[in-house]
Amino acid sequence: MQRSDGRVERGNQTRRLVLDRATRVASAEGLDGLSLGRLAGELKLSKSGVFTLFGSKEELQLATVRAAVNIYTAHVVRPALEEPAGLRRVVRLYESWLTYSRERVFPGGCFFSSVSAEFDAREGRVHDSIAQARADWNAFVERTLEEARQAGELAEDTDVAQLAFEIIALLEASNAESVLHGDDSVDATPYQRARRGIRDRLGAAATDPAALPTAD
Amino acid sequence: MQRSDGRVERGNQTRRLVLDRATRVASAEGLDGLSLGRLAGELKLSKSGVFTLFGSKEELQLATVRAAVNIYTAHVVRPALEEPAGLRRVVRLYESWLTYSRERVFPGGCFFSSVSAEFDAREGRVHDSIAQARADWNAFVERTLEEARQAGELAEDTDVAQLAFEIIALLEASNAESVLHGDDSVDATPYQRARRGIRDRLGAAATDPAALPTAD
DNA sequence: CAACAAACCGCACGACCGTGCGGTCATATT
DNA sequence: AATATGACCGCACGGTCGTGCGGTTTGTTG
Repeated sequence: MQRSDGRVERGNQTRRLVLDRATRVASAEGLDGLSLGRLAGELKLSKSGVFTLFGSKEELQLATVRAAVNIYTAHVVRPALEEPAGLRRVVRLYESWLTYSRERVFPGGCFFSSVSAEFDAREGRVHDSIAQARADWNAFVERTLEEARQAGELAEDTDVAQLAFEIIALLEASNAESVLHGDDSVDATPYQRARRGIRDRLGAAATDPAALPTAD
Repeated sequence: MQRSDGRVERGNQTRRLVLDRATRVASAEGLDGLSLGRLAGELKLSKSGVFTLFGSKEELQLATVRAAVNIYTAHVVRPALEEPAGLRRVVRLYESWLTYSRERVFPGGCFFSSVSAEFDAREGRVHDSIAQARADWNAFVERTLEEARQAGELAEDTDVAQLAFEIIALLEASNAESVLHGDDSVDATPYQRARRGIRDRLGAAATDPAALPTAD
């Protein structure tokens, strides 16, 4: 079993190329908006060539979700893990999320906000993989908050699950409003509203609100 | 110009029939998931008959959004207007919304949460009509809060726009989570989380938190 | 070197899509 | 009574979709 397999490597590279485009398209037009013919056309491949790489449209959608998870992790989760556990990490986490949405890592805004709404009322493997990704994200936010609580930086009686729910709600609302309306809003952008709401919440739960870290 | 026009009346009735089905389908599968052929088949009409009633697919989508606005108004806005302006109306408003989502007035959860995510990154008349509906809803929430503030039931320095943003964020988050996962969650449903978050927010802003009305 | 397999492509299939033409029938208008 | 109009239907069009067959190229393996 050699390390370098030219065929497999070439295939993987094409797969990456296709999936990179697929995540971008899906964030703006949905996973149903993906079509093999369109992807192939834009990337100057044949439709059947793309089909061969994934085997079915559903497999393409599942691979697209997995690819989006990786991008999400790189832009949101990993920066937070660079901070020490505790309030500093919490702040870095939501700030990374706001940056991820505002800078349009996916042109349609948060990938998971888009595809969750698209598949929430359906059944099947695609729905399940999206739901799993969201559950993982929710669990990560809760764990990050729980670490801050156990470090004594959040009040001991803080309802971590409730706090996570509210933080995620504010983040997603800012994304939704920013994408739906243009970038025009100059004074109080939805991102500032989300940040203010989250900091109010953290300030109320923190044992030492004055020590709440600021971004960067 | 006579009152009873058999043709027009018959047409309006069929239009209502189609739009009723269309709002339901679109809430679960999106406005793109609507197809003339499918609607016609389910309602035992001909595809071209449905087409005639609306003239184009885009007109059907626009009419579907208008129909959804009416249903939304009837289930969320009108109940709130039965209460006197002030905190009572605010409470009735978000409680009506929670009921509207939980009882699945639209089988796919809140119609506007679904189609906003679908059309947020697109352009055109459908996007614009959805954005307008959301702006109207946001303005109504703000006005309802502003009335409570001017009645002296919310602190004078309450940032009404910020509060509206946070309330809407919590409502939509509960809808999203409830639809994405089943109805299974027994203990702390997303709707309870949203209610608790909103009441905390209102309690912090109210001049007399102890007098915060309970639902019904 | 032979045998195999993965990465493609060209091409065609059946299904469904939105649209529109031509016609029928019931109802308004004059 | 004559005419115009709106609500339909049957049918067909051009297009796109996912899928799959058959074949070529190219790299891997025994």
